[in-house]
Amino acid sequence: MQNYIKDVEKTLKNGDFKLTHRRKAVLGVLWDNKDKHLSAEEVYNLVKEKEPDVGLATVYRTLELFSGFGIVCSMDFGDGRMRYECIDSKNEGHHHHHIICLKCGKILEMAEDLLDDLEARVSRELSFKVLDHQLKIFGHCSECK
Amino acid sequence: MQNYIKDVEKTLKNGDFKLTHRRKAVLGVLWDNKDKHLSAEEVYNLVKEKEPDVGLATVYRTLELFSGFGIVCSMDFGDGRMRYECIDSKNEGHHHHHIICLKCGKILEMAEDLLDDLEARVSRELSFKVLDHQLKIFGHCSECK
DNA sequence: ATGGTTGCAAAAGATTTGCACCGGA
DNA sequence: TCCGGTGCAAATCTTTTGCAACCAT
Repeated sequence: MQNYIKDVEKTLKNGDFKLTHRRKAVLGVLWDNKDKHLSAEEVYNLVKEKEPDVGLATVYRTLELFSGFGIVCSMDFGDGRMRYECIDSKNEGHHHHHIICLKCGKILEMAEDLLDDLEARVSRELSFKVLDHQLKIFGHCSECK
Repeated sequence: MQNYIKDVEKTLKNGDFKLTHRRKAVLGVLWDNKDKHLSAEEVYNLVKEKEPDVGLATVYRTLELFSGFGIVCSMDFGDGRMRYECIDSKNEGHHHHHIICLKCGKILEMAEDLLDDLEARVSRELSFKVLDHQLKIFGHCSECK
């Protein structure tokens, strides 16, 4: 965690941005909830526990800033709000395959990268430079089906 | 096209809904733009060319109605608005794999279903009932890279 | 006349922006 | 002092909803 913060600080400094208290608080919340997929408002509420007078706009601006530096990634599960998760060295570059239960809304993950063949085909046949991908699988989880 | 309209009419009638002029106009626009991925507002503007006094709310309500009956499918490319495409017998049940150029916004399609193995694994290992999936591949197209 | 359908306007909800103020180098 | 960072409120943008009018059966 401490090293991670240092890394983020360095990354931001390269772009002439600072890791302020507010931003550090946002980062801390994301770090503590790496396994979740927090919405901006959820991040906001958690940050407010430590910094009661933070503004929602700051959270949005911070998330956008972090996004631009690849510190967090944002994802969309189709429920009308974005979700955010921080990226550390362990999951960097990994694509998440989200498995979404349509009944209870639970989200499972399959982090393995099984789409290499498909990506290779797209590259080759369409001469398309693949940068990223997202896979979502919808259905009913073991408890709901 | 005529047969298609009849089919849709029948489908709706089963649910005690009518295929009104307005709804037929929406369907016509979607049919004429099967290859595109129109947003609600784009559909609205196209419908207005034929039916100038249609309301945007009607377009939304129609798209939602059609969605519920599997007449259209909606998709989200992460640009803050939904896209709609009608489903006919030719592409019914097929999952679209969208390949999105991050520079020019062009959207290519790969309709083949290459994720069966992956779905089977999800089913087996997580005992998850797979109903649908979405795959999006981001990158740069042949013209932009 | 009955009940689904519609247009309009207002509401809702997530996110962004304008702006004045603040606070650390 | 200076300039990025911040909170607040207002604006934005897509989508939804309330409601009275409408239209076909």
